[in-house]
This record gives sequence, C-alpha cells and structure tokens, in this order.
Amino acid sequence: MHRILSELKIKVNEKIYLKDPESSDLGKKVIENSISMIYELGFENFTFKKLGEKIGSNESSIYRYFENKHKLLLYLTSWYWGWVEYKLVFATHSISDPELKLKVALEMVTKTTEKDSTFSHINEVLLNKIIISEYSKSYLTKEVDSENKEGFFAIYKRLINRLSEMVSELNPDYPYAKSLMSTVVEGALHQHFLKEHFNSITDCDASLTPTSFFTDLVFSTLKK
Amino acid sequence: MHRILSELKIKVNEKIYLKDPESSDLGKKVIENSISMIYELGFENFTFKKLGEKIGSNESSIYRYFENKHKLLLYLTSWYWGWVEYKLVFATHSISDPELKLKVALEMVTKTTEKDSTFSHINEVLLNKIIISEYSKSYLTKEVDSENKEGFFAIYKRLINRLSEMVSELNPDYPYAKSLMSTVVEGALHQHFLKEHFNSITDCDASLTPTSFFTDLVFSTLKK
DNA sequence: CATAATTGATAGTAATACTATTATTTTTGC
DNA sequence: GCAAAAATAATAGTATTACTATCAATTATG
Repeated sequence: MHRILSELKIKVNEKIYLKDPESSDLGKKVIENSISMIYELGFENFTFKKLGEKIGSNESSIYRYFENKHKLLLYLTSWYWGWVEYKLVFATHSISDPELKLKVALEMVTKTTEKDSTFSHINEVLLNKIIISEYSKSYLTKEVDSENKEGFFAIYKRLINRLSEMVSELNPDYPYAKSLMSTVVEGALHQHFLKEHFNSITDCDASLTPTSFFTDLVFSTLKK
Repeated sequence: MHRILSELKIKVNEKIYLKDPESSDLGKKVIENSISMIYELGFENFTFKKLGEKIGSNESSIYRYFENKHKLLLYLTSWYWGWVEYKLVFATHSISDPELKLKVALEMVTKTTEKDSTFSHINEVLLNKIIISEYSKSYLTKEVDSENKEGFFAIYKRLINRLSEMVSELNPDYPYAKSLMSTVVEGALHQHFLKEHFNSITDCDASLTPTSFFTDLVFSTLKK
C-alpha cells in the first residue's frame, strides 16, 4: 500500500489554494515545513513570516500559494481526510462481511498514525498530531457556512457518510448512523488529545486504546 | 431553581482573572457584553478594543480585569461548566435510582440551554452557543499543560468525573466510564454544531435530539 | 473631606497579516 | 543558446492587533 499511496495524488478542492503546492518544489517545501512548524509552535503561533524564514524563502512567495494560514490549514486537513478515506476504502473494499468491514473501518479512523510513508514530503505522523489538536479550528469559525458551500469540508463529510453506510448495512434499523460515526471520528481525536493532556478524564492509555473503546461502543449499540 | 442560581456565585479559579469581574459594575458589563460580542463576531474577530467601544469604556480598563481574551474565554467557559455542574448536582442529588439519575444527568449535559435565567448579567442561552463553537479553542493551545496545572480546567474535569461515577454506579464492570462521559459531553457540543452547520453528517434535528441519541448510546452500551 | 482606588484618555511598541511594486532568477519554447 | 514568460525574492508600506505605560479624572471609603 505504501507504494500506491506515495504515487497517488490526493485531490484537494482547488479553491483552497491560489497555486497548487504540489506543482513546484517551493510549494512542497511550504507543505512539508508548515506541518513541522504547526506541530512545533501550534497553529496560533505559526506565521507565514516564520515559515518563510525556515525554508529560506520570502513571505510574499508563500502568499502566492495560500491566501492565509487558515486556507493552508484547510489544505492540510483536507489532504489528511482524503488520505484516511483512501486507506479506508482500500482496506475495506474487499471485505464482504459487514461486521468485519465496520470493525476494520473503525480501526482506520480511531488509530493514531504510527508510520510515516517516507515517500512523499508529507509526514503523516506529524500531520495526524496536528489534526488532533487543530482540526476543529478549521470549521469553528464564522465563515464555516460559506466555506462549506464552497465544498471545503466535502472530503470529511464523505468519509463520515461512507462510515454511516457501513453502519446501516450492518443494522438498517439503527436511526443514528450518521451521528454515531461523526461522534466516533471526532471523539477519537478527542480521546487522543485527552490521553496526552487531560488523562484524568479518559480511560485510554497505552494499553486501553480509543480504538478498543469505540469498537466496544459501536458494536454494543448496534447489537443491542 | 432560578432564584437559587441567580444568587449563587459560581467560583472561577482566581488565577484566570486579574480582578474579579463580579466585583464591579464595569466587570459585569465586560462579562455580559463579551458574551453577546463573541456570539456575534466569533472569538477570532472579537477584540478588547471593540468590547471597550461597545460598553463605552476604555480598552485599558478591560485589561485590568483580564490579561487577554484567551483568559476571558477561560473565565466564560469555567463559569459555564460550573453552572452546568451546579444544575446537575441539584437535579440529581435526590435521585437514588442509578439509572434514572444517569438519565437525568445526561439530559442536563446534552440539551441546549433554552431559557435565560434573566436574573444575572449572564445570558446562558448565548453562553451555551458560545461553548458549542468556542469551547475547544480554550484548551487546544500550546499552553494547555501549564494552564491545566494551574487548575484552569478543574471544573470541567470534575463534571466529567461526576458523570463517570454515575456510570460506574450503574455498571461497575464497564471499563470506559470516563471515556464514555468525556465523549458524551464533547460529542453533544459537536452534534449541536453539526445540526447547525453540517447537517448531512448528523441525524439530529428538531425532532431527533442529541439527548435522545446519547441516551440511547449510553444505555445500550451499559446494558449489553 | 482627604485619601485611596478605580477608570479614562492618550500615546506608544512590536508583531501580525497582509498588499504592492520592482528586481532577480529560473524555466520554457523555439 | 537565447528571448520571453513565469516564478521567486527583496523591499516597502498599511491597517490592525495585542498589548504596556503614564498620567489625569472620577468615584468610593474611612
């Protein structure tokens, strides 16, 4: 799967960027280094000026790729969910048993990323950590409705819908398939965050994972 | 309950503010108007300068109450969770049946606030809406660990722990009481957000509420 | 009523988040 | 190999943000 993923270009909504960062070396450097920099500084302290200094390039050059850092975050998060979606589809398409299929799918969306593909300029391990602590900032804004209309969250929503379909396949009578899956995906990010920062309000740790918690939760609910 | 709540002072960690906003008219105006202003503009577009103009006061005077707008958000969110905790304890303390107790508790933390108490300067309906779209920004920062050590999130964590104890009372063998309750509280905010902005990935709407979804989820999991 | 505490007014700084212009370098097409 | 086009870099500049500092005016209190 590594080879295939490294050669696959994940399609991000074109309105998110001014110039495709995949189309040049500078663009790739912007993506690569913004990931490590947002990871190190946090999104609030990250600026295009600092990024420019880090990659030995000019601030104004970065602005030719992205209007602002919010759009860059939208790019990174879209890419991430596109990548997760690809892995999910790849891992589940040949599974015919609905229960096993959902089980594998849940694992894909609740696990932390452990290995970097090392093929592309994108470090998926760091990107996953960014998603845990920054993803919600991409939609918790006053512009969410207009950006949603533009399709900036389409990949994420499609992923949730794919998962809901698997739930409905297993249990067509369950009335909360979408809510359950949006809760699981968001909740998994949250449990990973709690594990790191507020461990007194989670049971998850090295041995008890978010994956086991959510797998138990989903199947006990669907089988009741 | 209205009367009692209006006379009750919810205790917020003293290190969050420089001067207690409850101790003066100006302080109360700051709280009252910051709620409506953050609701209208969103937290990112909200500034102390704008707030000063709105309340006919000087920017520098507001800085005597809060170091910055992040601390003000911490104040508002602490107050909110303190208020929810109070309502929760009040509503459940006399219930001896663990199942009913948990049921009532879940309702308290998953419902939207519909009525403003009208006694205090705090509009709980608007504050609830702010919590839905801004709460996670209060902890998704690089300073979360040091602020957590200072106790800035203590009320929220105590609330989750109270809920987990109710879960364990009902089902002592369930190994994910804390994760379940942190998922429910965070997830309820998320479902309310989805209902408003991404309704294609939730089943919740006017008739099917987050409360019914999470009540079903929790009880089917605990009774399996 | 004097003193202290609070608030207001004004000014100032460094950083952020850009835009605009022009110069330089790199790419490409012939 | 060279001219034109495209991309990038350098520089400068603006408005806003997020404050801090100082001092004056007002209000509270003993």
